[in-house]
Amino acid sequence: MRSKSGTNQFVASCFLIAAGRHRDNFSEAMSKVRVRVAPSPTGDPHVGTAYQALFNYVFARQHEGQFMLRIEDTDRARSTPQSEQAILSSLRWLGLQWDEGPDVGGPYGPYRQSERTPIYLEHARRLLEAGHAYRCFCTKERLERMRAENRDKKLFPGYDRHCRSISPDESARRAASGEPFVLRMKIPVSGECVMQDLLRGEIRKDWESIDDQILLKSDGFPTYHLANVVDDHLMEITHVIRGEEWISSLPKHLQLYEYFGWEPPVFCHLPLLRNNDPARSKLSKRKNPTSINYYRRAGFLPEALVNFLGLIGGSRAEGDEKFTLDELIRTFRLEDVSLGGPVFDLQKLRWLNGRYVRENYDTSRLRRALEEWALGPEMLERVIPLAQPRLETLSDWGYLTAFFFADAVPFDPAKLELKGKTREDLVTVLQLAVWRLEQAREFSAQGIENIFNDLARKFELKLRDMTRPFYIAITGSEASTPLFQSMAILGSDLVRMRLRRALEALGGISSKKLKEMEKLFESFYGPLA
RNA sequence: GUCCCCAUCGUCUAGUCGGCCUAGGACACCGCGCUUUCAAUGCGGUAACACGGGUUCGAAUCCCGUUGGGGACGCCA
Repeated sequence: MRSKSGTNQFVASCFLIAAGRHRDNFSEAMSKVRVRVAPSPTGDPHVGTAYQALFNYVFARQHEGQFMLRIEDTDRARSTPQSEQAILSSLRWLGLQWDEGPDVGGPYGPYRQSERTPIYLEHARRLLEAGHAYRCFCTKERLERMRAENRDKKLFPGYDRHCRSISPDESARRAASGEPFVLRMKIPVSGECVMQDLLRGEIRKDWESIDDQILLKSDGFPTYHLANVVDDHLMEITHVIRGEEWISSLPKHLQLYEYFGWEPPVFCHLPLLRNNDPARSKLSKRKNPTSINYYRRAGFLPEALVNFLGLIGGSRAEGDEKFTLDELIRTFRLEDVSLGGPVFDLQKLRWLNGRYVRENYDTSRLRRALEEWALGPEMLERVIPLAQPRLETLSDWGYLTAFFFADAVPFDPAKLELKGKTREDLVTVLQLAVWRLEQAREFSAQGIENIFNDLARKFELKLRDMTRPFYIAITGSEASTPLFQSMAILGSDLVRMRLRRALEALGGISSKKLKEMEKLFESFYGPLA
């Protein structure tokens, strides 16, 4: 249970201006509020990112501070420019415009971590020379073995500091001889780390339970921990408002601030969005649409989505649950955010969205919104060539193309079948297709066709037999416009959502079955990122 | 498993330093009204302080424990 008085005291010391007091003394300091959202461009733009961005944005606006966007693309294997683009455009769609970022620039750039490598190397060097970090030459195999053993013995599974005792001379010699290494930070071996969280007050954690974090990977790129601390300091971030999942690595971050001799920012860890399942686990794409693009393509309005995200944070504008961003900026109180992780409740989002549609749009404005969504010339000109050969009258258009302009489509589950195969087989084919489609960087008809051809070959199916259930799931019908082109027009998010619904209609997937399918997938295509 | 975080209706929450709470609102659900249908809308209803100990004249509100849930334990972020 959060200690209200303790928290309030702490909050008071940080936010006197927010309460409108002591303006004379502190307005100068408070005008320097600088916050950031720091997404990793490794996939679809996530609603969790929007959630974090929203709170940072609102907090910055309240204090007349700066809100910046920093791209954390230090994972070279998984970061893609497409993903970065998608994140930028989806946050912009939501109206959460940043003051500094990779696209708009700013005085603290570059804002893309992959362009800041020399900065991290320099800071890593400083830690190494000061004896706060050391080279680790352990192989992946050794680490895996060690972790597995310790886990079996129910011991702390962290790194055993095998290389911490190597002398600086030997370390330098081995590095010079070309032996691969990573850089690890020295974590205190005893004592307690005392942290302050804006929402929770004091948090304590034994240093014993924390291992020597890798700061520099063997590819020479920093890990999140190093890059994030260095950047937050150099970019003069005053408040780190981020997800709860980071609490457990806060000690590492604080220790880095200390090693560098820097003043740490105020930390505020927000609860994670949850799935709408009995377990209420962290919002995941397996169980929920998590991509902002899904909501956009499914016909949600950006102002409704933003309103909804603000609403479930539990810090809402006074009165009505429907409020604008400006109203949220006026009444929001960061320190009042609810600590229980909110379930992302689609039903309530739909209701709220409906209110915006009914209350904020007149006929012509709604017509424009529909055009912008999917009824514009660009979209229609993509659909028309597919429909034309199948039209006898113009009015055939309605039923033939309805699935392009829908979120979910109704279908008969009994028709979901794979010729000569079991239901289990069909589930496997659908799930592997979902995974392959997720990996596709460009969702083009040709790319989709390649994926399907390949899957058909792997499963020894005729393409036309394999695609049949996909027609049902995606278009709701056995007879429709061509599958791959239709999928490309529908877009990755709607396609995957419909396939997920089909999987549910087939009875869902047990975790055992899921494991089997992962194995099969990896035997075909390698690691499932 | 270990550590950390969290805990009010099915869901989102109100509950501002303990009394005005026989716990309020919203979504969802159910019923009734309005209506050519549906939706919208109006009215009404079902529904929660996880459990056990304290502290106190008095606890949803403070403390401890239990249980439950989540997160972390990566050369991912």
